[in-house]
Amino acid sequence: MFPLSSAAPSLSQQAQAYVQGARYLAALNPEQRAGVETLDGPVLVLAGAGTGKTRVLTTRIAHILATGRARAYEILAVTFTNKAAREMRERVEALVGEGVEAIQWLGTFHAISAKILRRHAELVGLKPNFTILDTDDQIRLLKQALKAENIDDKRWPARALAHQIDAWKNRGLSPAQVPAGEAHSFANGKGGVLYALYQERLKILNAVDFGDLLLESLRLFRERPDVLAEFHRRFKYILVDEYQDTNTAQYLWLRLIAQGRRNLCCVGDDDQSVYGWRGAEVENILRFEQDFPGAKIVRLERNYRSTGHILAAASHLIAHNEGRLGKTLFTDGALGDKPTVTGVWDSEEEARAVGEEIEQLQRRGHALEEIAILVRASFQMREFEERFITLGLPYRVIGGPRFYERAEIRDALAYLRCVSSPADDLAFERIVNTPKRGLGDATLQLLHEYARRESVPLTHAARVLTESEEIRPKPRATLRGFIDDIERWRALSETKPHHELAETVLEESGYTDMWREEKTPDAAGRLENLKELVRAMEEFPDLSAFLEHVSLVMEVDEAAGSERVSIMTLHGAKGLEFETVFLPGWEEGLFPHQRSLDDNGRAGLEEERRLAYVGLTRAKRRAKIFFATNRRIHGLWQATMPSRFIDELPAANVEVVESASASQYGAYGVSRFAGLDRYSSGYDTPGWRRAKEAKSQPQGKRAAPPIIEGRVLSKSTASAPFEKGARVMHLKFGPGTVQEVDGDKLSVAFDHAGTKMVKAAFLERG
DNA sequence: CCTAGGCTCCTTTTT
DNA sequence: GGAGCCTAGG
Repeated sequence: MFPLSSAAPSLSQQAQAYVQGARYLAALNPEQRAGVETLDGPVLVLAGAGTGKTRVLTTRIAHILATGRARAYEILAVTFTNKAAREMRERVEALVGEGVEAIQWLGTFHAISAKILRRHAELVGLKPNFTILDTDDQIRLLKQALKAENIDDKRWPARALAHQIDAWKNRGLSPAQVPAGEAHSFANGKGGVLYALYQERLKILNAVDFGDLLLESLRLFRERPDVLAEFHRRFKYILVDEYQDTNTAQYLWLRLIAQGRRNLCCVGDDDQSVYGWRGAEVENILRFEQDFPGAKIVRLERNYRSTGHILAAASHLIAHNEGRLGKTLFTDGALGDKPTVTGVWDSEEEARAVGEEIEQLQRRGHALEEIAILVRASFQMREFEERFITLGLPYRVIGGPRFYERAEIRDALAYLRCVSSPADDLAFERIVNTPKRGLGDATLQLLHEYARRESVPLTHAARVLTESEEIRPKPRATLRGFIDDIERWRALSETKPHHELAETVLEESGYTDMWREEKTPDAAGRLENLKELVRAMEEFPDLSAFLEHVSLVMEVDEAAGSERVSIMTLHGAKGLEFETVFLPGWEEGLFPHQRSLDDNGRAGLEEERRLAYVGLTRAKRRAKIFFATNRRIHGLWQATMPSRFIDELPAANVEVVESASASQYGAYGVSRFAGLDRYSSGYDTPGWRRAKEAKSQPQGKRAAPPIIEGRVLSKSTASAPFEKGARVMHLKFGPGTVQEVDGDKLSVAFDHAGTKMVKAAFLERG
């Protein structure tokens, strides 16, 4: 991070730091230094956006180590994401030098809880090798529970129950602790029963879900003071990142574990709390002083990231929230460019305008790596992607489906789980008929009945039933073959290295063949992913170490480095920074999102506003806000109004600009800053009239024909025949050359979008 | 047992 | 508009 201003610590302070032999302190400003050096007792570091919070955390750890206050294994450092944990570890190592003993207890809440539970599993009724289930397994298990209770899963979907149970777990509530009223809220009073049933089932499977990692270790702390005391003795210093994101369970967990020596340092920013919808309680950070009497509060308000106007705009916006701890960010740096606000006709023009501005920046020598488009909801991404493909502009979508969430990877893992633990019913169910073996519901039903009756795992039931006459001969033989395979693989796992075993299993089970035979375009990619999985396994000593990694560290390394524009959600952008940030879709209903307002009222609105604040403060030098007056929502074109957040920006620090593409194509851009307050009164603008016309059209149809590169693609010109080699233009894919002609279908090699089959009606000579 | 077609939902996302 | 999920029919 480059300070925009001259270094804040005074010369004498810097010199002092060197005298003490603590070189790392010299780089800090006085507030950061207080955050590092206030080691005794509870400390809350309120770190505004871009004020160097990670630096404080990492330097604090280095300082504790350097002063000999604690050894590396006596420090507990908790983060929310694996990414944050990794970054913290790397930066601490850079400060103290590698080779120093690793900080064992640095990790996510979940990873650390898992580590604690593996050590004391028996005390909470688990075996140390318990399985950690992900959302997918969780849902399937709940579906079974619903079925067992004869509940219509149409009316009461398993997904909704999963959310409810998660919400209870986030609040630290076991089935017995759920308030009666809430327990009855699901499925006409069955909610509590289902929760209890689900927990029972987990115990039988020797499994926990993510919420349980926290909840069970919390229970352990509560029920076993001796165990808790052991952790009190061990952890001399505790650090927590992103404290504003803690949920109640995490808060209770922390409070218990920090009770010992009370050397707790929490770092966070109440203005960046954007995870309320998954259980985060801003109140935790607001209440810190009451929770930890005698706590010192350190405020980091000197911003090293953004230029003045951006900071002013963000600060003014967030000031509309009530119930803040209150910080005033400032910078000694230049005022820089004002954030811009641009109105466009619709989302298509928005993508076009953003694309054009990016090309302009590119021409002026700006790095694409330093440009990001931050959207509220992921459906907004597609339009930008399409536009960028047309332009041949390299981009990267961040936060797509994660590697370990892909079906082929989960299937492969299910095979391995089956081999490594015979009792893993969920894994068995997942792959028993993948690839298709002719073992359908009917057979599985028989296995389930037997397994339930005898309280044995499904594989065991399968073994027994293949010896009886209960299953018809054909599936019986298949089933026997299959469990023989599993047992053979299990025997093999004694001798074969685990990654070779994985290869064998995937080959012999016919799983890789299944994809090889599949003709869909993504089959090749899936096979690639499977290879990548086997490669990744080599880095782990054994199968169980790998499976632990997979269940807790579900992510892929982003292929960073290459020159690309980033497209991501505002949530995903938290903690990142870019020279230029595009903020499209600032419209009522989308941002703030209607659902947020409907479900959570004022609190929802404030969280949305914090999200806007997060978005603006990602920008180092340029923030560009857009709103469209028409957007397709659920397939219907709707007229939209600019976001109230636009009107909450300080006019003095914001500039209204016309859309780059509007001037070219005669489209339409407007805002109250343009002088006419068109939106709060009257609705009589060309755009509004067109919006009304568009609305009265049959659904989904635009009034105007599609425009590309300033030309109208009309049917008459488009249907003229094309010959091989002709240069053509396509609405979505841009320019290309005709390769093959087959009636009205053409194979076209597009300059930027590869070769595709397209209809002649969508092409124009180019 | 498998597949096609109909129905429903649609914010954000980590572990 | 479209993905995913379930049901009905082959």
